[in-house]
Amino acid sequence: MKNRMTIGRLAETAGVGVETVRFYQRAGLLAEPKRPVSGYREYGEADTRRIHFIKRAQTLGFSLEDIAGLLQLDGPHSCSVAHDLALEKLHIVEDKIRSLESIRDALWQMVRQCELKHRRGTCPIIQSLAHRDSSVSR
Amino acid sequence: MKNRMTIGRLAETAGVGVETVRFYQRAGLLAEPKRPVSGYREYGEADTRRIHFIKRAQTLGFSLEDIAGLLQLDGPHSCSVAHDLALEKLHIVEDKIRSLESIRDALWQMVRQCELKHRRGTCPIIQSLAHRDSSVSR
DNA sequence: GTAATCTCCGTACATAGGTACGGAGTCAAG
DNA sequence: CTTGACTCCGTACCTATGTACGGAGATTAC
Repeated sequence: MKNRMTIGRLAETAGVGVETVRFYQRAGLLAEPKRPVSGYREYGEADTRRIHFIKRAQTLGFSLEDIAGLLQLDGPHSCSVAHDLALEKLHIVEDKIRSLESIRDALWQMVRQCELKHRRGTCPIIQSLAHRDSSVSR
Repeated sequence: MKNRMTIGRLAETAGVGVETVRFYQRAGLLAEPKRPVSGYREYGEADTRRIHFIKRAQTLGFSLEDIAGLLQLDGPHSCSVAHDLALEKLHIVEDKIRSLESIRDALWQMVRQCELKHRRGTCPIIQSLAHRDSSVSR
């Protein structure tokens, strides 16, 4: 039993769209599959697993380009390359968290000021965005 | 002395590109300016200030659409509208921080495992991405 | 007057990751 | 055989926020 699938079955099994499968092939993430006389692509379980790999890596913030690199790793230096990439992503994520925390703090201060002062007829949020030397600046 | 500026001077003063100014006008964020016989747009200091408002709001995560709404606020209900929008952005940012923290944790665990185990010839990062029931799953 | 720079406008392009479409061919079930 | 579903492929489209281009007109400085 060969378990060969056409593209629709693969897409359904892997939880993506047909167009996504074609897109991944064009992008080099999936190999050009074997094709019978019909011209229909023929996939196996390894392709399902490969798409799952892609999707898992995406949830961790790896771009498709990153993922293409990870998928190519196979050799004695694989782990150090993957390690370095993951470390780089880790730093990017940490930077992004810090940036968002700064934004969160500024927004929080704006919201609080609005709640304290909104009786005065001037909006502290609009004021702080309108002027450079606002009390919100840190 | 009128202090009128053509588009290049406005762009330079406001710290954006000429194309950006034209884009903001098309997007409705800047008003159609007065034009002499030359057909050249004529700007004043208020336009500089308006662009600064836009840029400040952008750094806080407001989209151009959000900002267009903020720029229109002028009236007794302005502050509550701005407050609600800022509160909404605050929640979005907090959600995003939590999501990134989860990603950070997963990446950190991967990196650590790689550093502990990379002598064995199999890469824990690749392994964890390749299989559903990995030790990295939380 | 000349040359360089600026401006205009409509259109196209970039990014990353998809998604949709239309015409034609293939497959499977009744 | 017919019909409906699936597939193919090349092209176009979406999102949000810009950026670039090319031909033509206007301005500025020497």
